[in-house]
Amino acid sequence: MEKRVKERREGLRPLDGEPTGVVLRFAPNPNGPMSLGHSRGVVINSEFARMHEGEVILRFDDTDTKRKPPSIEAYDTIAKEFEWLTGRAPDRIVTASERMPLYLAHVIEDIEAERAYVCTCAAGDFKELRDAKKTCPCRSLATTEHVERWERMNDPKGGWQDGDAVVRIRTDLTLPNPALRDWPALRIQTAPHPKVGDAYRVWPLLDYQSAIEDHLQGVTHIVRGKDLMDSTRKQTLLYDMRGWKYPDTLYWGRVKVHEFGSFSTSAMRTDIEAGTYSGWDDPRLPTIAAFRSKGYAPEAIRSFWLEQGLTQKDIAVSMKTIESHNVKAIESTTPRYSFVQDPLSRRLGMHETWPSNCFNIPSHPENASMGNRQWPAPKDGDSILIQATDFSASLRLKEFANVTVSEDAAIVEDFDRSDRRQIIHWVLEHHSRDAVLLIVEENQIKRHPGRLENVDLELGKVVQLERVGFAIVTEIQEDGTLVFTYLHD
RNA sequence: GCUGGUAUGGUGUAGUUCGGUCCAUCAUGGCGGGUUUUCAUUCCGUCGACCCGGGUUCAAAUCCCGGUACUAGCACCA
Repeated sequence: MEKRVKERREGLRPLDGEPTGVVLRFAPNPNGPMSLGHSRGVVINSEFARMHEGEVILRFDDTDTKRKPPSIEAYDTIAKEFEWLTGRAPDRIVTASERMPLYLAHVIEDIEAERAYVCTCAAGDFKELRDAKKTCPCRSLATTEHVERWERMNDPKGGWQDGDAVVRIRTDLTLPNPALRDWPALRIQTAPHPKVGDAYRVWPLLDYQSAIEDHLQGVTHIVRGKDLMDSTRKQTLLYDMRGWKYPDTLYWGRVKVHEFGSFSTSAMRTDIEAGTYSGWDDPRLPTIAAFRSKGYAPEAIRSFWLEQGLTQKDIAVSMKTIESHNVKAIESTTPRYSFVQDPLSRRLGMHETWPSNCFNIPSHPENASMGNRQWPAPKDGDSILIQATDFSASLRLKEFANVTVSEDAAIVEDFDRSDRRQIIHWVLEHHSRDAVLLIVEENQIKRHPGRLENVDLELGKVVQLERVGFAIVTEIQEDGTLVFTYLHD
């Protein structure tokens, strides 16, 4: 047996056996838009599909109408966010609530084949029995009785309410892992569903719905969080009884971003509704909507997740890491502009005129194809603006001249760089406009007013403000003032 | 308590399947420096790790045994 040459692998480790025609799925609960955490599932699953010439399904697991009620806008939002992230639409979109008849048909098969039964024990009682590896009284009832119970569960006039009965999958009760013993598969849920109303009374739980759907869709590989390991084990028990082959399964660990605390979709919804945050795209929130509106490139989010790979370690990463991916993605094509915060005005004194009637500054020093910013040539008597914190007697105005600065004037000494004095960014007062930079500091949004060199920028444009960092145009006010939101260094 | 999972520098990650090419990869970060453009970006240099203890072996990050730490499930959530 020859040993493979060790070399650094780029990207994800290929799936075992390097299969082609794989089918993967990303299965979010549509109870809100995508979070950064969700995007990992999107990126990893689509990347495997791409690597192995397969398909990726976007599946909405919307079978909880009570604790995690689906949000009707989220279906569309998530589909669009999926496309934004990967650059292409999912190969298939499946919505669990629209496929209920299929699941319910499988339940009756499972009950008749004695793979499942209807249990009316109180949850606490059942747990005690289960922990003692004892069967509950319902389990030994005749199959015909279970079929009747099943019909009664589904009958609004049957007298059973939420919590009164549950369908369980029959397993070996001596299984060492208590979590797997006679696991619950469906429950009564009378809260209406935003898509199908009260068309169904009994809804499958994730483990059952997902198990059946993965089989129906021909899913070959499941990539999910390791918190779902027991889900795999439960579902495998059902697959074995049905003679199905369970997909190959891979796991990732939990990811925490230092800068964001723990956010749940429902907690974010509460805060947005309370006005703590302006919306799902509030720059302080770890949602894809926020990353997108802050100016992150989808390829940055992709390369970030690909770099994390598929380890089962629970990790805590810094936003700096995500930011560095974004810098790589946008740096070479982002134009630079001069933005002077807290400006001081000085009269320009020039003994010698600028040798041209216009003043060109490259839009990007390393990318000449981006062209130049054209300013009018600075003239004797013009007012220039410099940042208050830069004020010093001897300065160099970037791209322009060495100056001696006093309380009211800036006198040009010479144009060529001739010494090591500090270089500062500046603007011509008559060739600049008001602008405000919004920066999130300590979870508060702070305003930094200043003057931006004259340039037309449309909403959503990402720029690099010299000596400040990257920012995106988030608002253009009536009076022409540009509002930027700070992105990162 | 029961059942799993994971452990490589400050943070991530490659290498662990098949022990040697690993005095351990790449990135991020920190530090220092360069750039006719400089608190941003960019470039260069540098710092820094195999959880612990035994064992097997000529040779262990990699195999075995025993610890420890962290983490997940045991929901009529996904």
